[in-house]
Amino acid sequence: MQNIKVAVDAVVFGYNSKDGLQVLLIKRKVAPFKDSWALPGGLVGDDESLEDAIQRELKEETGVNINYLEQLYSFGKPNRDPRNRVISITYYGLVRPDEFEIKADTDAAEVAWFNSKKLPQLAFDHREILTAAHERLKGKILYQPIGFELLEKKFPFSDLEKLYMAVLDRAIDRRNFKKKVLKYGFLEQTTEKQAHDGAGRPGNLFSFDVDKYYQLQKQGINFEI
Amino acid sequence: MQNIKVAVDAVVFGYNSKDGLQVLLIKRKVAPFKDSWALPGGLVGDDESLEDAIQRELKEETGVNINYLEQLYSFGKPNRDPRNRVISITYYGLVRPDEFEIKADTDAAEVAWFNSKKLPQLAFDHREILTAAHERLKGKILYQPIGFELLEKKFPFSDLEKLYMAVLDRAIDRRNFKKKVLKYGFLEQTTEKQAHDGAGRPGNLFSFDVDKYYQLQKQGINFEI
DNA sequence: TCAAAAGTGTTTGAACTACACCCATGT
DNA sequence: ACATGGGTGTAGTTCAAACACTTTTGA
Repeated sequence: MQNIKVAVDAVVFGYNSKDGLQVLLIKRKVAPFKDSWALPGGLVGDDESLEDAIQRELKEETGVNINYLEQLYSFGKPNRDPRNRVISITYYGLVRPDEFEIKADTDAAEVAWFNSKKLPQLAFDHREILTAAHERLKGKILYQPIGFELLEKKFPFSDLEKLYMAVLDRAIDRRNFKKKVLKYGFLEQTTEKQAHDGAGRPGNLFSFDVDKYYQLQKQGINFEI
Repeated sequence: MQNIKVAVDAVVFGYNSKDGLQVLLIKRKVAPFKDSWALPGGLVGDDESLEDAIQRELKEETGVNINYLEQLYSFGKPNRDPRNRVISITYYGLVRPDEFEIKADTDAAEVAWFNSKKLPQLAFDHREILTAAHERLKGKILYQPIGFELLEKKFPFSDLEKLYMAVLDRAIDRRNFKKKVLKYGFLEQTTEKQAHDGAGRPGNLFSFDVDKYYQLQKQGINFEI
């Protein structure tokens, strides 16, 4: 009789122009790795789909409800959990941190956003999972417009640039980037201007038109940065 | 107490220029889906890694030993197996069909290669898995030189073209394709010529130089068709 | 008036596409 | 000699990369 448990864990990315790319972590309040930071997640219910399970765990442990969620990879080394055999099916998700309050709940002592470049020690093999998620995000953002899941509905163009620079961790030429993105035609320039956050000229706000994107996609355009 | 079983299944692709792109299937000799064709696979042992499990199952069920193997996706809908809850972690692999004999063994009544465009009805959600594997292969072959895992050590250039056409299911310009591939510099033209299989001018044989590929990759080249 | 961030256009080279004729071999 | 498949080059166009100055605002 097989004796393996099935868990789901998620790497939830958030972004804002002030704090850059962030990851949502919980502090464990039980052994093993008590008081370590870890990815939110938990065991899958017997009659629950994997997606339902991770959404439930995220809600329970962090208060987050996620719009973009994608399966990442399944980790199954026999000893990745010191107690017993657990395979973890991992997901990564994208959220706008300002849309809700995070709050610890049943299984977590604490919840917090960490800058993706200043992460603490993590429990289990969660660092490896996080690295894989970041790599996947880097790759995917180049050919699917998932970056918009991380931005407000209306955003100054510079936010999009900064997001791409934060995710890809490299400089991007402002003019070429803008040309490239705008040529796809799914960004709408609103009449509004950015509310200032200090000095500098306020930028025009843009919005991502999902319907237009699907429509253009049907006509055969291919988003690639 | 959680009651979920963990299985692994694999989509094994083979290729030769005569039969095109093929997939390895087994005929089930037990219910459910008795006598249906299915992907090779089975339950993971308690102390076995996922990769070990799928390699073992492939060996047991088909006699195949695989060089290129990559995790694909995990399927976990509650009712995908009519008996009880089974989640399947799926892999896809690439082999050269001529390198070994396939033979049915313990759990399989029969093993056979099927042309990827002429597949039979499949058990469970295996058709969905196969489609996902083919899509992944299509995508991956465009930016990683995994196609060579499907060819003999020495091959005429036309085999590579035909392979790409079979995988991508579209026509490719012969001259442009050759230019593109050769510019990377990891293909070596041998002094040998193709043994004829009927009429036509025999082509030069090429070989893929893995070491050179890694070396070039370190220097920063990026394979992309 | 100065500092900070947004806005914008051109030039140059590289890469991709389209395309057709000759060559070596077997029958 | 003919049928089959292998081998090859060029011209035109499109796309990517490099690059710097002006404008608007707050302090």
